[in-house]
Amino acid sequence: MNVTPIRKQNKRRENELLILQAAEKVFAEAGFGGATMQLIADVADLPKANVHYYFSTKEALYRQVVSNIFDIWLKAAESFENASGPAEGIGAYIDAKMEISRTHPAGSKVWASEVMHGAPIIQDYLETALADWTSGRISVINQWIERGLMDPISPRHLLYLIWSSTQHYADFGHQIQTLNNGTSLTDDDWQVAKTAVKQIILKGIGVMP
Amino acid sequence: MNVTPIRKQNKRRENELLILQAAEKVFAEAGFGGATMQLIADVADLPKANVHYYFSTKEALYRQVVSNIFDIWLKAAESFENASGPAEGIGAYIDAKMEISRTHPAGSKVWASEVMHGAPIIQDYLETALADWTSGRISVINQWIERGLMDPISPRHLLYLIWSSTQHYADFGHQIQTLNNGTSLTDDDWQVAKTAVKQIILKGIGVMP
DNA sequence: CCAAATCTTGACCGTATGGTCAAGACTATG
DNA sequence: CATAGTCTTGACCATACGGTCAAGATTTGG
Repeated sequence: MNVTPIRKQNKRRENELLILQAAEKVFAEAGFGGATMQLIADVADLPKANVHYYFSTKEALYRQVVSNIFDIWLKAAESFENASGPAEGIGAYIDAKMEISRTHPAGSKVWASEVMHGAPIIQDYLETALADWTSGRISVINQWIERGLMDPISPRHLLYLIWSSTQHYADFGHQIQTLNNGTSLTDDDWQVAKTAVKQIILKGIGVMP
Repeated sequence: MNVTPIRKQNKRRENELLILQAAEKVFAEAGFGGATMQLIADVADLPKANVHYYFSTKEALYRQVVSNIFDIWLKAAESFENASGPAEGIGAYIDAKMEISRTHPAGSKVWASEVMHGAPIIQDYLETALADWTSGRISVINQWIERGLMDPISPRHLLYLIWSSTQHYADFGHQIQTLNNGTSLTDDDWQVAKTAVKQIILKGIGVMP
């Protein structure tokens, strides 16, 4: 008599997704140490024991959350690819990262929290996937510099500045909102933010008049 | 027979300082939820009960730590004052903030963690001291823009970009170190970082050729 | 319709945590 | 050196946490 009968095969996937979404939210708000399995279960509207059925330990659940976030970021980083030059590539990358900060702030916070506390769980991600991606991008930027398409800026520190300035809008969203008279940023506010960040960085590296 | 007899009057101050330093370190590494009074006591090399003698609750201790950090930042922000123009004022401010990230990374992490989790403890700081300071600085920047000393950038978002890019070297120091072959930044590395950040931002707002 | 597999859940357990307390040690001062 | 004030500390407590478990409900496939 169920209106929307749930296939058993989908059940696992659906419940895992439900739990992961709740966990991301709770981990972002309370940090790993401050988050409780009970609260995650409450947010997911499931008994705690049921959460443990799908994710054996708190750490396993947390690791899955962080892993998902990292995948999203790697996908966004593709904007860097196939770019003809820095104005296009870096501009698109900033746009993509700003969009993630807007639509996925909880994930950004979880990542920031994890790294800030020494990346005890996902150190291997930093050393492999992130390190590889970074050195690849540094090569691309160095080629742009050699071709005279932008100023000779340290690519490494340029990347850090892009990461920090875009993720700031997610990680420090609460502070930004407080300084915005306690109200969320509007569409226009986000547009202004995006424009300001892009203008400063692009002009700062010499690809905008 | 004590070689360095401790005056009773100084005892309180010294022990409080000892505990505050230990607490800042532990809160930075583990977050508020992950930190334990026992670990703070161990780092301070005192019995846990003794820590509770000086700071009645974990939250009181935490609040004091965050308060101290905020004072340091406000002091650094004075570099903004008495500046004749944006090149000098913003340049000095970036220098000061980079120096804090280098010498006081734990404090920066505690602040970031607190804000990221919605500033449950120090919301009043955001609404009063920080909001006041920010609106004051926005006025100064707007005057610079009106006088044609820099490009017409949204002052608010310029401040966010300065905060994020400088604090990133403290908050994400572990990630930066991992991407630096696992070794700490050298004096030269810090010089390069400072130069890169300043060049991009100053040129980006039109105060550098 | 049956049996195997999967999912659900309340009750439970050991541990670790923030915080308390009272007895004692130390220090300043008259 | 006596006494009041301050500091130190091991032992202790209630609570909350991550995780377990076994009994039952539900679904799947033959």
